[in-house]
Formats: sequence, C-alpha cells, structure tokens
Amino acid sequence: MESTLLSRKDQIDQTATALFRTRGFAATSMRELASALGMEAGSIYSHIRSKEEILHRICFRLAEDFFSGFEEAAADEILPAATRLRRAVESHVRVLTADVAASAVFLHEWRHLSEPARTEFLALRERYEAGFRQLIGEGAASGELYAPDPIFAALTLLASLNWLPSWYRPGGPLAPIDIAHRLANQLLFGLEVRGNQK
Amino acid sequence: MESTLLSRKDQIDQTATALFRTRGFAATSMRELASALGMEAGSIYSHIRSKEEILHRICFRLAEDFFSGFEEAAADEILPAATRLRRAVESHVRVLTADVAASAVFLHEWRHLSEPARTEFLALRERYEAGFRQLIGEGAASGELYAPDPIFAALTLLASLNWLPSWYRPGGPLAPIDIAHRLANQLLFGLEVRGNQK
DNA sequence: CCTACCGATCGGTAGG
DNA sequence: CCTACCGATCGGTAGG
Repeated sequence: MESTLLSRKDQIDQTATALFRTRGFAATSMRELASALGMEAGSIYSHIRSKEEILHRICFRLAEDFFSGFEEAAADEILPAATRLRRAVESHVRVLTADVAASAVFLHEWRHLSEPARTEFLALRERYEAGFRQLIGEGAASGELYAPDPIFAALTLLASLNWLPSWYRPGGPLAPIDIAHRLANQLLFGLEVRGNQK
Repeated sequence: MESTLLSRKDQIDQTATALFRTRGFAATSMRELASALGMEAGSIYSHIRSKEEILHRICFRLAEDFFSGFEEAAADEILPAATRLRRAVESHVRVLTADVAASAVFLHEWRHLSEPARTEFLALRERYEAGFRQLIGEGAASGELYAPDPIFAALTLLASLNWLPSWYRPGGPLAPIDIAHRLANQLLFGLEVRGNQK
C-alpha cells in the first residue's frame, strides 16, 4: 500500500506540501497533517523540529531547483540572449511542473516564514528575477528582443509562468515540455523583433 | 486624526483587508484586527457577524467590480474584438489598482471561504475568465488576433495582470492608466497579427 | 464599546 | 510512535 521509497521525513514533507497548498500553511494543523499520515500529532516531532521547519525546507528546496535550472539554461554566454531566455523559461516551467504542489507553496506560503528566513528567501527570489531581467536587458540591448522596459517585461513574463500551478494538472493533454514551448512562444512573440515592429 | 468619512464597518473592512493581505486570512486574529482599530476583540462583533463575513464581503465586492468593469468595456459588440479586449484589460487593471490590498485578498484568500460561498465565488471567477476567452476567441476567428489556443492565451493574459498587486505601489512613477496601456501593449503585441506572422 | 468569559484548538513536550 | 498533557491563543458570546 504505502510507498516505502520515501523516508518518513520525506513523506511528512510531501503530505505537508499538499496540505499547505490546498489549505494554506496557517490553516493547516499538525493534527491534520498527522491524521493524513496515519499517526498522532506528537509523533511527527520525532522527525521534525517544528511546523515552520517543513515550510522552510519546501521553500528553499524549490529556490535551489529554480536557481540550478537557470544556471544551466542561461550560463552559456555564447548563445544569443533570446535563446538563453527561451531556455530559462523552459527550465522554469520544468521546475514548476515537476512538483506543482511544492511550487504553489513556494509561490504563496513563503510569507509565513519568520525572520531571518523570510528576508533570506526574498533575497534569493530577487536574485532569481534579476537573472531574467538581465537576459531581457541583454536581448534588448543587442536588438534581439523588443523590450522598452526590461523590468516590466521580466515581471510580466514571470507572472505568466507562475500562474501555472493554479491551473496545471499532471497527466493532462499537454506534457510539461509542450507547455513550456507554448508559453515561451506566446511570451516571446510579444518580445521578439519582427519586420514591421517599431 | 481619524477619518470620519468611513463608517465603523467600513473601517473594519479596510483594516481587515490590509491585514488579510499581508498576513493571510487564517493567520490574522480578531485580536490583531481589533488592536489595529483601537478597540477590543469582542467589540468588533457589534458591527459584523463573523471573521469570514469580512472576507466574504471583500471577495464578492471585488468580483462585482471586475464584472461591471468588464461589461462596460466589452459590451459594445460593434467594436472589434481586439479593441474590446484592450478595453477589458484596461478595466481589469483599473480595478486592481483602485484597491491593491483588496485585490490581493480577492486573488489569494478566497479559498478560506467555506461552502457554499467558495463554490459560488469560483463560479463567478470562471464566468469572468470565460468573458476574456470569448473575446480572444472572437478576435482569433475574425483574424484580428493571433491566438491558436484562446484558453491558453486567456490564462496567460490574466496571469500577467493578476501579478500586479504583488509589485504595484500606489504613488509610484507609473499611473494606473499608464500601467494598463503598457500591459495591454506588451500582451497584445504578442497576440496581434502583424505582416510576417503566420 | 468593554469586561469577563466560553469551549475548542493550537504547536509542541515529557516520559515511556 | 503513542498517551497524556502544557500554556497560549483562537473565534465568538453574554451582560452590561
């Protein structure tokens, strides 16, 4: 019945992720989590230190996934900026779709982190967004992309991508890579220079 | 000192909106809310029936604002679909910027509504999104817009718009109407048919 | 609008 | 991993 592939701690993280996503961190009680795991509330604490520790692990694991994906996609500076941007978009979608529940928690529940974790998290996110701004700015400077306001463009681009966990369902008609391509196309057709564009 | 323009009930709603936005509905206690209003927790209940009633009012008021704005923008069927879509986008941005705190609550805290309000709310949101899909679909059918997948396009468009409360600050360098135009342009340049587009 | 309070539930711990 | 429990806090009410 139960998957024995996951350690008890990983089971806790995974079950908590699903609950945090659907009910929110604050509204999820340790009793609920325990019940979903088939154990008593007190027993969870032999595997974790606190409720917030679970949230911390989810948020920072995702941050790491986004970062390493971006590095791989955008590091090769020989490639044109537009190509690197497209690869970065695809990486972002890949991370999102690989674990939509964790992604939703990452996107919405981080504010329940207490200091200093919260500030640290926001700094990471800011650095990540700066990577996208940088790529768009480079593309605009080289004339590959049409982006009169790279800050604005980066904001809109990431916004479109980050809405994905609210509608994507694994096993739907579109595979993650298809979604990535469609999103990249839809977003970049609005950025890429074409003949009659000013 | 205090604004006497607002009824006590409206003050409660407004203060609650700000708290629900920054701390989340579940994590905001009635004691916190009372304290922010300069009163005791029990006293709030002479103006409202329950904590959830406040959330309900915020969410459904915004839904109404979005709907009436959309009607006004998109009802005139003589206008081309692309024009109506642009007007609908501008209306959406106007509602968002008119009260970013309430918009953020509308976008993220509705899931704390209990049934049947929750289902009712989701039905309203679905109908609203369908209006955008409809416009995009019409524009695609008439050849005004390039949108091979109107569902996908509508999702991405609203996603980009709905990220606004997370970065918009009233009194910034861009006026709401400027933001509306920029967003509409950035999004529609990716949709509008141009010469060399397939 | 306050004081005083209700039962319920919270995150977390001790001791086994 | 459970039982039994801690102090704190929750949303909400009664009575004035």
